[in-house]
Amino acid sequence: MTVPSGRRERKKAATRQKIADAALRLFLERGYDAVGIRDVAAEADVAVTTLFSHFASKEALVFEQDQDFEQRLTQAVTDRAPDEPLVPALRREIQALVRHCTADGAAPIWRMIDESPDLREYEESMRLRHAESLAMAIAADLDLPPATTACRTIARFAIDAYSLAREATDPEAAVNEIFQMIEAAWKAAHESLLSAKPEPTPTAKSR
Amino acid sequence: MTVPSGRRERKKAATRQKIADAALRLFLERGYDAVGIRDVAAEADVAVTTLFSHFASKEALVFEQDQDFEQRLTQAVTDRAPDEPLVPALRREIQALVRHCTADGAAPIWRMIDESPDLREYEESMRLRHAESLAMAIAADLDLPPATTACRTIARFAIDAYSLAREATDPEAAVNEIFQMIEAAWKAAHESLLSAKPEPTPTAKSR
DNA sequence: ACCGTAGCACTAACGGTTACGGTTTTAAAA
DNA sequence: TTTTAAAACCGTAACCGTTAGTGCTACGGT
Repeated sequence: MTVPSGRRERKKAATRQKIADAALRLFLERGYDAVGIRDVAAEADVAVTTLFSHFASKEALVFEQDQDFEQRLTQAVTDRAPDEPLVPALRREIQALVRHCTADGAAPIWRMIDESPDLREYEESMRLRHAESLAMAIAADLDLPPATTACRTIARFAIDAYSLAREATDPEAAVNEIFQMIEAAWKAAHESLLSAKPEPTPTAKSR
Repeated sequence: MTVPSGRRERKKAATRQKIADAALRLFLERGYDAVGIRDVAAEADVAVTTLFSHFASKEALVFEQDQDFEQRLTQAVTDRAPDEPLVPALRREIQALVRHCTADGAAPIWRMIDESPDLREYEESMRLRHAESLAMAIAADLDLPPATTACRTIARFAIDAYSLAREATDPEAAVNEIFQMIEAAWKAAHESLLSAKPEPTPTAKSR
């Protein structure tokens, strides 16, 4: 048990990286659809089964880099300044994430994604999973039951903001516009929450 | 050219229906994953290629029934009473759609869908397409350019309401709660639209 | 020095999907 | 009516992502 220190971990990580690199290189060179899993495996000099032991699917090869999307979102909620309200913190993070993926350096990858229906679909369903995590983080932050409708709704809306902004001609302005709407929605939700829950939760820790 | 009258259309529709029926029967009997395309084709007594000329994918076999989801949404916008505001009309339709799929009769199908990740993913990406159509319908109704951010946002939010409500313990209440939020968001969007577009569109037809 | 296991390889297969080439049915033109 | 062209359908074989099964090897703990 304990922690399998050293060489093994490094070798594994190296293999994984080798595969990801080979995949990205081939995808950008010949196009996502024109490259088969067997091609990637050959280029990385590993067996197909090895490839799938590191990545759950072909699409996952492409989104290997932004694994931390989910973590950044939840952290934006949990690690924010004690006096900062929820929605602006979310807005800042979404803004940063949008900027990050519309930056010039990442352009070819995102063009590739936009061109492949498979990849677009995969991304959307990935973001939906992220929304679930975000909803739980929000609920926890507010001492509400994890499946509270308002929390899940706001989380979905935030993800929508990301998706829509990425496609907008002026992504930055789009984030701002959509978040004005989210802000209003969140305010309206508070009224519902207060009227539905007149007595404050006894276990609530003030924040 | 002209209209291919009669028999051909009927036979084609019959074949399609025969396939859909066979598929649904087998899926409910043995479970979605346990039934292969080749099984469905055999049961419907057609070739596999014929099956795929009627349905784009295995998942599409399951969602054959609610093809009209998209049409009902856009019609809820375009066919509403001249004095009825947009969001309440949407709310009514979403409410009806949610009720429809949480009705007792349709329970086994939706249970099957909920149990298969494949089907859930397919449905979500289908709804996303619906959101695009809805956004265009809304934009057209308001004499705005088809890609207006606020319209696309409201359309996504409406789809979110549907998805979230379906999973909620009290779907009907969830729709109402979420639509209060959407109502507020829509109001906020109006302010942005007015400030960004001080001069009324010359070609606008009053409605 | 030895054992347990994590990482990897190889082959073969499975299941959804498509390409291909051919036959029958239907609608309409000649 | 006969002819023609398209549409629907068929059967086979293949493609491609993905997984199961089996074993080998190198590493880490003892």
